Amino acid sequence: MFSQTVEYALRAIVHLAAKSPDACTTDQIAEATQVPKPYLSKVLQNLGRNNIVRSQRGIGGGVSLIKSPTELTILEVVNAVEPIERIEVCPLGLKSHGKNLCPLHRRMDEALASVEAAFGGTTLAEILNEPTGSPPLCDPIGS
Amino acid sequence: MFSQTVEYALRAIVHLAAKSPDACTTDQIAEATQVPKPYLSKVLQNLGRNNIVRSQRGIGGGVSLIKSPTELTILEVVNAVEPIERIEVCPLGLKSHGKNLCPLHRRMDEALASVEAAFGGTTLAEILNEPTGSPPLCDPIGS
DNA sequence: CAAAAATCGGATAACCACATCCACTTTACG
DNA sequence: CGTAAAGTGGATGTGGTTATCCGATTTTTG
Repeated sequence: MFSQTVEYALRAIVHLAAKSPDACTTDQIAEATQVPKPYLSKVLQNLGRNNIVRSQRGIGGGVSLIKSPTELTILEVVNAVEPIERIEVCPLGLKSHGKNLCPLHRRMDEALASVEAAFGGTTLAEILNEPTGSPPLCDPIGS
Repeated sequence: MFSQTVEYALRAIVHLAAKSPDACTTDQIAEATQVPKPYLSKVLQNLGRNNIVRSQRGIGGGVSLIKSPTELTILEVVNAVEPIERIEVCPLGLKSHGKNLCPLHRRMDEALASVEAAFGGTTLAEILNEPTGSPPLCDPIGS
């Protein structure tokens, strides 16, 4: 349902949020999130192009969040790497209905809307601060 | 978000439900739903193996629903062709937490749960009977 | 039985997501 | 200024999804 790329992007962002506002190297993130390093670098590049993270070359460089974790939602991250496309017009392309979706596609769009709502209503800060037995990423941060 | 195969399967099932309990040929369904005929036949075979539809060879044959539209949910159809996999254990595979998901994956699982709920709570009969300006499939059935 | 109507199953191809590798560029620090 | 640290971009490989084609099989009808 959610692509591997989305999963990877979210893991990386959660790690970055935990370290925010400091920068992390790709190697650090890859190890903490258990994401293949070469592929992670592509995902991070993508997040950079979409203004979710900023990157700095050279010694002491790395990747860091642009927004504060309190202002960054999961939805923004997901939409950066793989936009949730709501169903606006009937996929069968009949011009007869305009934006009046048939019952099937209206239900499908409602399902998409519920995902959007769930992701849009959660900030990274909420994920980090949530009282739980399992720290984010199921991995003690900083271990 | 939803694969092409899921979209095709749902269109076909909606058409079959409208004709239920009669059978339809693959050709009829392909035309009504605007799904490529050869691929649709594969999708229907898959739905057959998962006991959503029954098929009959030979003249006068075709594909028909096994359950009544009042008892068949969208979720059953989706799960037949591409199961919604809830997140049961942490994808990072740390054994330390058991089923106690970290906040990130709990949010992701909640999103999946909302999709499951939306699909599980809708029967094909509800889709057919819903008062709307746009008939199912955005296409006058039987045209 | 023969012909036509239909699905079934296997082989094949195009394309995209996932993943890797390497040469290049930028940057800090001694 | 030279070296090591770090991200960038391009080329490449691999597997799964989407899609097509065709021969084989089943079934009804004449």
